[in-house]
Amino acid sequence: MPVLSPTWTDERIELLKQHFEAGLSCREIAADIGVSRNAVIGKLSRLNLTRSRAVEDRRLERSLAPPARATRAVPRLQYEMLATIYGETGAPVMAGPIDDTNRCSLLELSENRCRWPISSPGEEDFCFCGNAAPDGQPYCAGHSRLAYRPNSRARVMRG
DNA sequence: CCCTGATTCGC
DNA sequence: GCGAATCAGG
Repeated sequence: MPVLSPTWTDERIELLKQHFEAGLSCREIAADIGVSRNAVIGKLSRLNLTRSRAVEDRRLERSLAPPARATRAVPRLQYEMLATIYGETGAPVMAGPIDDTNRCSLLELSENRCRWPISSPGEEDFCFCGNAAPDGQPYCAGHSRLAYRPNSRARVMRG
């Protein structure tokens, strides 16, 4: 990977459009791509992808949809998870209390097994964590910590 | 004050 | 073209 930041490559623009069409907020898009929020907005404007000036509408939709879940953990984005796992220097930490003795294949996955991927798809050793996943959670306790951020201002989205 | 997206304008 | 600063709305 180059040291310099190539700003807006075709791939980043694709991600931008994809996330935009997916309905993600500019903040989320920016976090996932790894640029500032203004950079995303600026680029969207240059691409004529702005949703006019209907910011209010989107905010209202989210505000009017608070079904239960007082404190909710929001899923981490790929960019953030990778940053958490590999750290700033690129050193693979993964020092969490995660057992690697229950790994299983895709076919062996079940509703109560951790779906955290081990290695990469297509690789010979590609498999899943396979640890016990409480509730209907997709991950075990250790990997949930990586996949979710208990943080966030999910409280009630204020008013 | 926090958030959001949109526009402006110097680079 | 880029994006921080700024603006505007909630």
